[in-house]
Amino acid sequence: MRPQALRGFRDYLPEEMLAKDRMLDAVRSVFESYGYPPVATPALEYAELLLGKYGEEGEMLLYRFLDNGERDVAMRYDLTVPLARLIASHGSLIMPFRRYQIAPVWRAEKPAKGRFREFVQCDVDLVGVNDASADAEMLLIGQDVLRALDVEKYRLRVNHRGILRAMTRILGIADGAEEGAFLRLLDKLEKIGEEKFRGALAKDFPQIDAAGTERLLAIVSSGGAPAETLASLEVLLGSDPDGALAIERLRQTMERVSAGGRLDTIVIDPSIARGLSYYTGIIYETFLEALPEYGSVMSGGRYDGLVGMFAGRDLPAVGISLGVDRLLSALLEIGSFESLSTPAEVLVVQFSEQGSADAFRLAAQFREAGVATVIYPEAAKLKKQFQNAHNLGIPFTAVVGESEASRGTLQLKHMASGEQVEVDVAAAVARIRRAGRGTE
RNA sequence: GUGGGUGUAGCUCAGUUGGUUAGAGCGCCAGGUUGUGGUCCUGGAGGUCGAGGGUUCGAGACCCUCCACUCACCCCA
Repeated sequence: MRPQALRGFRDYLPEEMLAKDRMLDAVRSVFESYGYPPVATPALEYAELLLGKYGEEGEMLLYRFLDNGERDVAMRYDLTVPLARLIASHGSLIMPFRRYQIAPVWRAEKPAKGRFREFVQCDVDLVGVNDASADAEMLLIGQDVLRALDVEKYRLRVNHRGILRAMTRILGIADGAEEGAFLRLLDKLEKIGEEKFRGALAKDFPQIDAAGTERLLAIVSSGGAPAETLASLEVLLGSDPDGALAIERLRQTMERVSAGGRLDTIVIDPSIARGLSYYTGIIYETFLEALPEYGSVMSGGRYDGLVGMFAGRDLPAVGISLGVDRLLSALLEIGSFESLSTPAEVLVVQFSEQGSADAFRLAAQFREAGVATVIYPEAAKLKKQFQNAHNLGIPFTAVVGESEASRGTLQLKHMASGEQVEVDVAAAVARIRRAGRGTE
């Protein structure tokens, strides 16, 4: 058999993994800056626990099998349902409960660009409060995460299930399958354009008359600054009680986002629907301006009913989830990510067999000073050792030859400039420190 | 999951109507240069032509099946 990774699964080589880890470090520190602690849950859950949470489509994508004890198990499909289970399993959690979780999830989808069968999600969730402040916190965290990752050009599209409910009610669309079909069509509006949308609408939803169609298009194209969009939605949907509540909630949310962050990346977009069936309130997704075809890189919403399905008491909750693997592959495609193939800052050359003790002593001193150091693993030709530093992109090389050893110094070479100086260890560390890795 | 496209060296790709020993550029390794990488010169290694089967005197090329990648649909992080 040829050695080959499973379809939709992938290896990460050093360059990509260093980049991914740097992203994850940044994400973690933003999450913790909001006071969220980490948790972990198992990769496998009882299948029954995950069934019925993701809609029919999602359910087919579960990796599900019998374990060696004949238990019906499934690999987690997201981190939200396991969170709901965790809350139900542990009674003593302090509410409001905050947590973040960064972990892989598995979906048996057909792989495509930016779409994998195994990918890491970074979830933050706030459980126990149903308030615009909690909703706003998710958007603020999302904005801060993207800023920490130097992602500037993106659009955070925000909607509310209440707006969708008001819309379908006003248009006379029945709950259930018909509503689902309508929301799917609506979600495609931007992609297929208004003309095709009108055609599909007339074909699949004959009960919507001409006036209704115009009204619908007015609703979904009321885009602009959030405050303006909400004002026009008020006119169009305010007569519906769910619509009015949703609009007021989004208004409060936007006030808080405006105060704590920025509104210019946010668009109120009544056409986004979100597939996962557990959402009940605000929903959002994030598109990169340069690569919208990658789909959403960060999404989530409010799911007030999900935790209650396990906990026996209703616990409102809201969360947001970043897909690092998708974001990383998009950023790599844009080329906005400088990649390294080593964490090393300096390569210590082994000058000779006899001098290897000097090299090991120097490497230990560098590491003691906090400098990431590789030592060339044999006393090969100097040319080869310098070449290796060059190929790996290690910024400095250090050599202790016989004459340097006798003087207690070393030759420190800055590879990019070719500049080489004879200095002691402390001065070498200072120079390396000053140069930095250049990518932080 | 459905439909289309593409699979030739580590990478990007040539390879004529089926015809001898499958090529290039880049990269890699070695030497030119026994205390120093990047430029230059010389040499070298590296291919079950995605896999299996079929047609043929002869297949990288044609046919079938499978696998992978990719685009669209679908869905989503």
